[in-house]
Amino acid sequence: MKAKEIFPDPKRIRRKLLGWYDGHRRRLPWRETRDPYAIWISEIMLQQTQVKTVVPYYLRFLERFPTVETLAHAPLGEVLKTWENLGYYARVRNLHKAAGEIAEQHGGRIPDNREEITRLPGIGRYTAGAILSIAFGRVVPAVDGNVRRVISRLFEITESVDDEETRERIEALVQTLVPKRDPGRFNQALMELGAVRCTPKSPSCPACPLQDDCRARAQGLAHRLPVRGKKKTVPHREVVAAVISDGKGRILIVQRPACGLLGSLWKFPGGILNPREAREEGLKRIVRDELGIGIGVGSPLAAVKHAYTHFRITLTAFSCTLLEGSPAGPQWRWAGTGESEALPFSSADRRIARSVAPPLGH
DNA sequence: AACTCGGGGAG
DNA sequence: CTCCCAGAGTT
Repeated sequence: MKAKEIFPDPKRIRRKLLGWYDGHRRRLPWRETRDPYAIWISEIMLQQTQVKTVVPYYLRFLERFPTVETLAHAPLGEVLKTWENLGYYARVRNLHKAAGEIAEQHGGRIPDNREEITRLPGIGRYTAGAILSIAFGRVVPAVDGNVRRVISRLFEITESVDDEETRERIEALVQTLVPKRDPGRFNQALMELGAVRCTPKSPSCPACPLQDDCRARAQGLAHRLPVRGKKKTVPHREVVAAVISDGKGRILIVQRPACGLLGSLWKFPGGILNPREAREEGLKRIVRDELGIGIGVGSPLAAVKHAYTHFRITLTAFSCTLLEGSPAGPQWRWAGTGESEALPFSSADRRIARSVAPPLGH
């Protein structure tokens, strides 16, 4: 156990960081409220997602679901639609489930202590710390990727920040820095510094309020920290989709299973080809397995490339005809253009849909 | 400890 | 292209 790890003086760090934050912080909608519900929504959306991306989703979501009760009682499909294209859809399924638990078990109020708030689905160590400090003034750290980067540079931590041991050390360091007065402001200031000054590739050290306290800067190592673990190479998958028309301007769509990749979103029939499998034959096989129907596969309509977190796909859509049987199995429907616009699709599937039937006004 | 889970911004 | 983003849940 190290006796004292503090090299830069905590008071000095707090004073400089908070002074900078008050003068330079971005005006963000969730910084204009003290409503724990609104802060909760923002923190879930901000998981692995940049501020600029979140802002319009946040505003739309709070307009549509302004309270725990409105969210708890809304159909999941509507909540999913407001989340469309934001990604990591387990977040919104957990959000909806947690809203139900808060309404039922906590009288509609977000819990203000770590034990209860961490039990809610979707709230882990970081998000609990963020909500507790920002909405309730609890003196706890909120360590996200920005904070890990700032701290690893400030203290010149050369062990991988992907190691659990390093993460615990960083959280312990932040714990010693969080002030009793307005801890949420301090946590946000640390994240803000990482977002706009202490950036991953080319940090703006000359404009950093902590430049004189930063060990990595003193060693000329700022741009080389933090050290990250090795990344795996991502495989590529060939995906095929069937655009089956009913001859009346409607197209067959199906809903994905509630769990797993893009859970509960809608898609076109189809899926992943086996290695070296011909696309047309593979599509017939997959659609028969999926819906129990026989189809004829015509010409390719569109092909889109898309990157997920740990694999890439090439998605090719074919014009198809229903030859035999009627769909059975998962949730499915014949959908007109307006109807599919109102249902949640993934980014890649939406591109296919728009190439088949461009929305009005475009 | 290693995987799974999206989409987009920035360089 | 690559890397990373106000991470959490599962195995």
